[in-house]
Amino acid sequence: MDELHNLHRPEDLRQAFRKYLKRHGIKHTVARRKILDAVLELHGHFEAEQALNLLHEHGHNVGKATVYRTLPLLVDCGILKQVRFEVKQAHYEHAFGEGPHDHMICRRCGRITEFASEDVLELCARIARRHHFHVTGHRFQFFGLCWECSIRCPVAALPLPSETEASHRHTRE
Amino acid sequence: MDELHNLHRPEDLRQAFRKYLKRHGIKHTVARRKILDAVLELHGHFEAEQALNLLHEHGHNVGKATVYRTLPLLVDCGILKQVRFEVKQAHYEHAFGEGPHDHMICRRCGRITEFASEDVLELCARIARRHHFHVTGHRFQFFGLCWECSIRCPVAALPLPSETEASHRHTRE
DNA sequence: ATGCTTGCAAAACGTTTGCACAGGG
DNA sequence: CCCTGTGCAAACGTTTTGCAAGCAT
Repeated sequence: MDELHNLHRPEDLRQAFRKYLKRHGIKHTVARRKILDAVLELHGHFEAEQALNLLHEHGHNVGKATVYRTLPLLVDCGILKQVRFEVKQAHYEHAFGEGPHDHMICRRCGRITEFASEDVLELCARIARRHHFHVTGHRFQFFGLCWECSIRCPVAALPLPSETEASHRHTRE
Repeated sequence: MDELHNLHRPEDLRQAFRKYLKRHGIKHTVARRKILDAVLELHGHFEAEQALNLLHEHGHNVGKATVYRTLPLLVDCGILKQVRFEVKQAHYEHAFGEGPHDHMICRRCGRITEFASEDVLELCARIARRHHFHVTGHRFQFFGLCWECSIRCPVAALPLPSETEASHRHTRE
């Protein structure tokens, strides 16, 4: 894990990746470089396939498997962070720049809002100390209604859109 | 969402499920009853297929699809809680009995430890208030080394087993 | 009697792997 | 030059869906 908290220029990240690869005896190939570049062009939360699509749009012939094999390297290197929401597929976000944060997910509109997590880190440390656990990372998310949705739908009981039609009962997620 | 915090006798849960189904105009069928019973026999964290296997062991001919269609109902009803760890498949646990808790996951041995989350709930509420977000649920997990593993491996840098052999580079996670 | 619910099988989904070839150290 | 990395396609395991038949209301 590199410390990239204050580096966020593409050149710095590319160099960090190169150093990481060399340090681990992994080869620095065109495909890996292209995948890093694609990933740097994506913002917010993105999935593996979005990186792949971007590569194809740019005319780069990179295989899906290579993307899936490279993303874990970028995570391990500290350039990306893996984030999992209520879906099964993995999402990624940049691990540099903006400080540590966590996520609020609106069950109604799906919007994901970030919030800074100093307090979370502190709480995390306190609980971990109590259990003799050595923390290296955490995930804190909460679910509910964002402000806009709670205005449109003032009932506290969270009636999901699918709730209003009986036929959608099984497609809820 | 029903309030089942203090009910944990099988009969109470069965009745709660029946009421939930009726209230939502969903039919109370044998398959659904059997799935509830199977789920009540499972403890800790379990996956959909474990419920299915248990049903088959008991000689009940229930389809895999029906299990997958019923688990969300049990979650919505408040009997089950869906938990996702670093794997892609969904895990479930009982939502009744033991109070609200969160999870610590050891990256080395995979052990999952629970801890009570009063402080987490409070923090959750505080952050949510600041963002005008209406919380209905949360997920708080941290990752790292459990006590036993941190003794076996005193280096703080968390050398994963896969880290020690270069050939495992890509099969990590 | 109506139409929700079922079991089955097959599809869908994101992800992983086996393989022969390409290319970096 | 060797051995790692690649693209392709096929496999993977979990979850979803289409369908005809079954069953609760």
